[in-house]
Formats: sequence, structure tokens, C-alpha cells
Amino acid sequence: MPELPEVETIKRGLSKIIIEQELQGVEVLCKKSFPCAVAVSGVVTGIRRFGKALVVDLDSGQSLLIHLRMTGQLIYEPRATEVVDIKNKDDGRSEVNEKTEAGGRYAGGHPSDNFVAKLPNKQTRVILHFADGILYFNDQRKFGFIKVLPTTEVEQDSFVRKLAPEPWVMEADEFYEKLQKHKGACIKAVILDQSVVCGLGNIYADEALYSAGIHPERRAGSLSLAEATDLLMCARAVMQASIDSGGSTMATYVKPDGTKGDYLEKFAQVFRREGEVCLRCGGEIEKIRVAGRGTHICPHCQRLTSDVNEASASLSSDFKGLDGDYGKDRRVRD
DNA sequence: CTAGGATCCTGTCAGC
DNA sequence: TGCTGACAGGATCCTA
Repeated sequence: MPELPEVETIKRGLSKIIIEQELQGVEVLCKKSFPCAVAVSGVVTGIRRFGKALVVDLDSGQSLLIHLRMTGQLIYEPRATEVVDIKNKDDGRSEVNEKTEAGGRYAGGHPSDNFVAKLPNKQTRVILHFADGILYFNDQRKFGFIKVLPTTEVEQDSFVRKLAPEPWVMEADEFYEKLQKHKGACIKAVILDQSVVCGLGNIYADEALYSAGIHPERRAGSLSLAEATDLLMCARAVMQASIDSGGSTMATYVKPDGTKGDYLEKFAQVFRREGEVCLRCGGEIEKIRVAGRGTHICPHCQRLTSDVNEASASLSSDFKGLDGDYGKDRRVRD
């Protein structure tokens, strides 16, 4: 869910749809989800991403800072009239359908039936009315929010300010040094800290640690520079693979045959695979609790000792083959 | 200062 | 079937 790859996917999808559209009004159904009592309007000039948060900039000088947290979703529905009109084009193709997915809707975030359900519904917290369509902010647990800020103050926001560089931008030396600052904490807790490295959530933390062959309960300070470097590269690889596959958007949630799918099944090696077979060694994936979070490991490939065993070494080289551009400084953020 | 637990909120699922 | 408790992919606040 709303981890960095999903948010990046939403950014790319929504950019094609709402940039240059006018935001005409906002309906707030849950005040907690939209705590700023100010009028907001204007034409969308751009969408930026800061870690897992999205910023929608308006030509009025206002910006919407959107964080989906655990269960947030953004679902865009074009106005019905527009779909009908455009479908009457000569070639019979819908311009909206070219820009969006599955019948004109574009949805991303926490995968659920809301992607295809009638909207608004009881999980709809905020409705953003655009000139050509409606953007629904749905959020089951109300942890997410949309804040209104002056565009000039976005980077001063307390959340944005604390964010560390993303794995693509961070140098291995810097990452290693940051681990030393939290040397007594579990490595998993440390890489989930957005002020250490930005963008990893529970899924990609588990996947990156597995692909690097590092046990999540290892103390951060016990990792060698080589291990820290490998972990950083694995984090890049699993997140890039997810971005390339579209994260948790409606396209991945609703399969071509119409059945619903879990986007995790496309790439997860350990996450939510407890009891299943490790794709690397054939052992059994286990679920444990680390830093208060459900954590998935292969106890054979991820040892608590700092020995670099053959299993972990060959494991990460497999992932290098998967992506193959570790060395590039691929920035997701513009 | 650090590390880890509690917490916000709603829904789902397993177990009884 | 209905109840209860555990748990859920984030981030922050509080406590030791």
C-alpha cells in the first residue's frame, strides 16, 4: 500500500489526469481527514512526491499535501457526460480511457473493493471536485490526511522536513554512517525510519532484508559496509521492480479476467508468505514480530549471526540480475 | 539521547 | 450465528 512505489505510481497516473484541470470545490466528509478549514481552489500546475506524501500544486499558490498512511486511496472518476461525449469520437476510442484505466476510473493506494465500488461510500473522507471529474479520498482507518498549505511552505512542513534521501539518491557511505547512529536498534526498525532512508515501509523492508540475506533483528551497528551497501541496493531493486509493475493500482487489483488480485503476489518473496516455501532455499518462510511489526523471514537465508553465508551472497546477486542498474543514480523524484 | 511500545481508527478474520 | 480479541502495509508521541 501506500508505500513509495504505490505513491509514485499514483503520482504518475494522476499527473496525466488532473494537471491543468481546475479544482472547483472540496467536500469534507471527515474533518480529521481534512483538518484545514480554508477555501481551496485553482488549476493544478503539478504533482510532486515527498517520500510517501503527494503534493498537488495549484496556481492559486496553495498546495494539497496528501498522505495515504495505511489505508488511504485516491480514486478518480471522470464525469459521465465526458465519457459519453468522448466515446462518440470517430475511432470509437475514449480519450479518458486512454488516460485512465478500467472504464475511466483511475485508482491507487490501499487495494480494496473501493477501487470498483460505488462512490462515495462510508469510507469516503474527502471529495475533490475537478472540472472534468471527481477525485475521491477514501480511507478506512482515518490515518491519512489532506492538508492545505501555501506552496512556498510545503518544504517547511514538519513531515517533509524530516525526510531522508530516497534509496536511489543516498550514497552507501551515508547509509552506513546512519546505521551507526542507531547501532543498537534492529536493522528493520532503522530502515523503516523515514529520517534514515525515505520510502521503505513494512513490505519493502521485509523484501529488501530478505533479498540481502540480512536478519531483521540484526543490530544496525553490526552490519559491515558491504552488507549495508548490499541492503541499500536491494532496497532500490525491490522498490524499482514494484514501480515498474505499477504498485497497488486498480490495474493490478483487477486482473484482465475481471477477478480481483493482490498486487503482492506479483513480486513478494517473503511478505505474507509465512508457511510457504522459500523460493531461494526451499525452507519455510516464518512470520515473527520485530519492532512491533509483523515481519517475514526465511530463517535459513537470513541468519542472526553476522556471517556472510553463501545463501545470502548468491541471493543478492540474483536480485542484481533482476534489475541490473544498481549503479545508476536513478532518481524517482524529479 | 536512544529504543521500543502505545496509539490514532475501522474492518476483517480466526477461534470459541 | 454471534461474540471477542488479535491484527493490519504509517508515523508520531510517550515512556523507560
